Amino acid sequence: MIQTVATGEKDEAPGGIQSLDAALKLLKSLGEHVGPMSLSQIAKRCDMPLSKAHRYLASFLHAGLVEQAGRSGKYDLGRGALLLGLAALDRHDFVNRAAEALPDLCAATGLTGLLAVWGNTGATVVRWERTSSPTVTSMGLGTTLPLLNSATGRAFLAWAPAAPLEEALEREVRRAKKNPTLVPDLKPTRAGVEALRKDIREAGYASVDGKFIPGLVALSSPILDWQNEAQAVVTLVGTDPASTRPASETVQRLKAFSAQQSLSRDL
Amino acid sequence: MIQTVATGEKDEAPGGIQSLDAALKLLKSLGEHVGPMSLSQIAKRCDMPLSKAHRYLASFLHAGLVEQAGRSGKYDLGRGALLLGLAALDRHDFVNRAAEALPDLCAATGLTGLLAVWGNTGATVVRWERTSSPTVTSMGLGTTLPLLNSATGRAFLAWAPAAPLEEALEREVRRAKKNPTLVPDLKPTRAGVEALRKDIREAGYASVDGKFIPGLVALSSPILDWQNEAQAVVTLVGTDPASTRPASETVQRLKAFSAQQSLSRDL
DNA sequence: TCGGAGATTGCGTATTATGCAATTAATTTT
DNA sequence: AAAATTAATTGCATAATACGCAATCTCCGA
Repeated sequence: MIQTVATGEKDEAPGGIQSLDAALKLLKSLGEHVGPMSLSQIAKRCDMPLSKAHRYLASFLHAGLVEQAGRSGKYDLGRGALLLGLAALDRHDFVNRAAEALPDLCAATGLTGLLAVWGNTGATVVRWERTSSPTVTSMGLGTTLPLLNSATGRAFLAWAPAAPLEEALEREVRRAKKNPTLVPDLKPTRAGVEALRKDIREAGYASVDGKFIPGLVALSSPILDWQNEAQAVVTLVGTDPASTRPASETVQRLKAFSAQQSLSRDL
Repeated sequence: MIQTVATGEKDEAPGGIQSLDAALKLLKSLGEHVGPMSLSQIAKRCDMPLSKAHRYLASFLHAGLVEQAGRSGKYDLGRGALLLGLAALDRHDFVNRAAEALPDLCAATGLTGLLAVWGNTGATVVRWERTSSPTVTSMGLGTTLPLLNSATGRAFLAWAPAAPLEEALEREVRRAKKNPTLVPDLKPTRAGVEALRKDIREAGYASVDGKFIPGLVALSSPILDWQNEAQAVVTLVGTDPASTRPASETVQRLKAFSAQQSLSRDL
């Protein structure tokens, strides 16, 4: 056959380049998988011969998008991918707009603030504005937060499109079933999750007290796009449980911030 | 000609795929350029025919790595690129990376090296790489170092975000006022600290001679993250005061290490 | 309504990716 | 420690695929 214009089988790029599509599938696999992968893993996962995968990886390697650990080591995303992501971060203006306003919010509330987007692996911290008070260590750009027992994750649960969350949700619900003390205020069932979603949406913000890190409280509110789906989530971290009350000034400020940053009018 | 194995002209990926190399050049262009680009811009910049560039973009578009604004609009990095970058970030543990490279630095300089992060209590040693020479110290993992009279502490002072340091800084300034001989090269005032900060940043590294432990000298340089804030600090410890000279080979190696480990903006 | 600049697409051809299989490197077993 | 097994890398002939030209289409401004 000569130049398949449109194989009806799978979703193909119209007018795209087949080899590049294959290559990107490979790259995406690396991104979705946690941790490095061996050549055989990659090849199997993308359903291509080893030699093919190997050659693609050689090109990615050369471009710095992929690195391989040591001699004959596993393959993983490289610094180039990171830089590319940072460049992309610069363009997405919802991130920048929110990040610019974040210091004011932190100053006004006296709390540490962070901004997260939904990445392949989960809620991912993208900006982090510190104040002197509670230095939450070991958190930085790229830290991922759990879906069910962090305020940030819960905000995504309530406002993000369901599909991308499915995998993580299933994983965490299963974990919650085994160890119910992790998420005390949730029945680890489909219905329980749905109830939680509803509660959060009605409140307009998500919060946890000591669930994620004992002694810390957190409040989260979404930044919505034109479809009322969460593009990002803003979170304030503090130590005072009183600040999670719906009427507290902190909550009011957070909700105002979230509304102002969102594209849609209604919250 | 059949299958150019190695065109002597430019740097090509050995065993890679030519079309993918071209595609990645295109992607890199998008990453380096600030703001969206038109098809013609991209094609010119990458020195390829418009149709070629267009087809590549179609594939990138389909994969979500690139988005185009509106109808027939400019092209720019998309959400996929962001997710990829965040995934890369997830694995890019700076501390571990630096720790891996630390032995080489120590071997090259013949000095003892350490890696510290800013913990709740202060600058905390997390890695400790000894060489044969002078292991006179009784320091180990978990040791916290003073802010003002250790090279490590000073590097944090110069490059870490100010807020988390406040407490420790105030404590140490008070102590220095009582006992000025501890920190002979500092006026124990706000202004004095600020001057020190500035000096260190300009030099690109911090150093102390006998201030902390008599007879030992130390050099420190930060590992910066995307916000140009210190995520960690590398320190070399030795006995030769000459090695603290700005032009010394030791300083050069340290600065090179620090630059290499830091996350720089340029692609 | 027309004209022009830029973006998109058809098509034949030649370059290039492909997959098999051989080779080399690393790892485990006897 | 040597052999056997598994995984990674590379040559090569072939056929599929990307290339570039040029025609077409779309969007804006006159």
